[in-house]
Amino acid sequence: MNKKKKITIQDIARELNTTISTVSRALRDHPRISVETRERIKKYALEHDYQPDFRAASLRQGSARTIGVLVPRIDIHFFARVLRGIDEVASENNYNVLIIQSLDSLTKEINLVKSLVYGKVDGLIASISIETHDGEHFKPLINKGVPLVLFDKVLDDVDVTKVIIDDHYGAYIAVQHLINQGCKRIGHFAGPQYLNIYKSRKQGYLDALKDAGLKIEESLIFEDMLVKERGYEIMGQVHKMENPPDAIFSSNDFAVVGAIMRAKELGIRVPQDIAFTGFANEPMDEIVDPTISSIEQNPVKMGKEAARLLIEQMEDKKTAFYPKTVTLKPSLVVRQSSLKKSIVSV
Amino acid sequence: MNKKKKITIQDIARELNTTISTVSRALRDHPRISVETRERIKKYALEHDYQPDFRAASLRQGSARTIGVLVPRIDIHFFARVLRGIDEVASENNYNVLIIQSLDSLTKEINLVKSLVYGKVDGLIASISIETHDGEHFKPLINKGVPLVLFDKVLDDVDVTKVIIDDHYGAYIAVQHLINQGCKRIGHFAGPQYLNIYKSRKQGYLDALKDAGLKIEESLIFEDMLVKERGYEIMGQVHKMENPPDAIFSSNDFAVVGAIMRAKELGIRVPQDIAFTGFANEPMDEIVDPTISSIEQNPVKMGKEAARLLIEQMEDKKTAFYPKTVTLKPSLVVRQSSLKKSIVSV
DNA sequence: CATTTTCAAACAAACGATTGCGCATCAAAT
DNA sequence: ATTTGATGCGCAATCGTTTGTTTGAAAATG
Repeated sequence: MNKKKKITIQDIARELNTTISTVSRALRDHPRISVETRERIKKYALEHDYQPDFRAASLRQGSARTIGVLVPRIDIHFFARVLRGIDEVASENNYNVLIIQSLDSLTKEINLVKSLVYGKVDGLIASISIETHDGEHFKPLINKGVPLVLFDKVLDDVDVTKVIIDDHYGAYIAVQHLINQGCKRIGHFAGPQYLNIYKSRKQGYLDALKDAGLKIEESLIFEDMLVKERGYEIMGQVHKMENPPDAIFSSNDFAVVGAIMRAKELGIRVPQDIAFTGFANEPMDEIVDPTISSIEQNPVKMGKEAARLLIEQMEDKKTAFYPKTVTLKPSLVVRQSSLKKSIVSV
Repeated sequence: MNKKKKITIQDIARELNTTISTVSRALRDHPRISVETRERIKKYALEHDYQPDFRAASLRQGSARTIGVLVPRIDIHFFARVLRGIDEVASENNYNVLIIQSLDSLTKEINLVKSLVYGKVDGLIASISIETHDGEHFKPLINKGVPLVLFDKVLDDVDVTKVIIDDHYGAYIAVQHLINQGCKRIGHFAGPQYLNIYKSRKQGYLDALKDAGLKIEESLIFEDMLVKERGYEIMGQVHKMENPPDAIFSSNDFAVVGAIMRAKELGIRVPQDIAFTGFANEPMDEIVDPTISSIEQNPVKMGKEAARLLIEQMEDKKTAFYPKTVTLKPSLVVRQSSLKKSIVSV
């Protein structure tokens, strides 16, 4: 047990026979403090490992240098990655990150957001819960001038900066890639269409086919829950078709895993007989056999972008602020499940 | 734009012709405030959605009701799950959670810990970086009376509460399970032995064999880096052995994925010809085919336990505190890769 | 009627830092 | 010799709460 007491700026002042203002200024390299006293004070502070009290400083300064992040769940891979990006930019800029989870409950989200007003955070980055359909509970925050950035799942009725992913584009390049691999009859595992992301992805699929002059066949579009088990079952149906697809673009990766599993059982070769491209680039994509081609959403980049935009807004209080929507382009990660050409050439 | 101004306790006092102390007490249901004034003040506060300034309150009270969590990386599944558990207990108890990542850099860890002293957090839950070999940088924190709980990767030279996993037990029950499935020649994929966790797991493996009266064969123990690629290669070697094992207990799941992949290529059936049990219960375990039996470390429980212990220590400042080490028992999750018996009986 | 007890509300001092302003001091310029 | 201008430092207010101590008036007591 060294010293249990916290050492404050006042202690230093007393010990060194000066005043707290001088100590404060010396520690912050104020020009009007002589070099000697500055050194003397800094030396003392270092030796007694003084650290300014965070609460006092932030109370006085009106800023806690803390950004709040609201996510549905912290242990969903996508959000964990986004958080990684946010944290990186935040700590580069000397901001703390306070994370809160809604657990996809609107009630919890409302309470959490309310508790954030006043001092806890200087700004908020949020991805709303699945139950959230309007942004009423964000209004007080916005009115009080707390900068807000929404990402991934966003709201139309709040006029703030947003960072989203171009789902349409992601689907488009996925399908384009399959076409480039020589596929002619490309099917689609579509998610529930009341969710915007799945709607956009389907549209991207359709547009890619159209632009390539390929015929759209409704029988090749399977709208379903995109889980492994369903992928498995649908593949069974596909196998019985008299004119089956030679490729599938799936709106997520889990359905692909199931489909590939069934394909293997049925002796259908992937990608030779049927190629697959998924969406989301889940970690398992490079674990399974064959590895799965997918669309990388760059969650880390998303987090970084959101954090950058928020910090920009927080620090630039002078110039008028106009919310903007940043749309990130996802990218294609080619793996074995769609790589027909190189297999042919080998 | 409603009201941009933050409303404080003073504003309320002014408007209601009373004093700030009365307002403060009224809002906190102090008995010495008459029911009428209390109601009057509460009503006003509610209507103007007053929220106490977090910084001012915590400065005055000496507590920020915030617990810090230090992890190597937030986007590692295990840590994300632990964080989930911590957050759950923390928010039940009205604590905020401030997350910091060391990114497995000791330098970063030291700086982060230093920045936490004084006011930012009232307590810290930490899992050290891979570069950390002593707890010198935690000493100032401890000396200043900031409660600390270490989890998962812990240090011997700091005398604080620790939450760890019983690796030996996990390995033991995994091997026991293989024995129960009728396996007689059980091999082991051992990780690098300079890491405690892998050493304990190997010992658990050895003890389980010994206790079951099974012979230990050095040739069945493969000490290697536990990645998918190495698992794949080792399986190749195993296949060439004249007396190959009928089961493998692996110290992680990735090596199992590789091994199973190779086994399938070689026409070795899993689990009929060779059974597998991994360790860590990675999400992919139920994705791959066959699904992989593994040891669940219960990270969420670990987080909850750590948070509970920390809060207990933070709030119970009166009674003398003695650090304790809590060892969590992992559990076995049986899946296809090790389930010989039921396959036989089907 | 004088004195004590109660109760509700006001006063004021913290918490620990930041910061505008003012007061010295001393050298240089007028 | 006086003004000017740096320079170095101290005073005191301030951020928004919480909380120990007083005050003042009404109620209870003798």
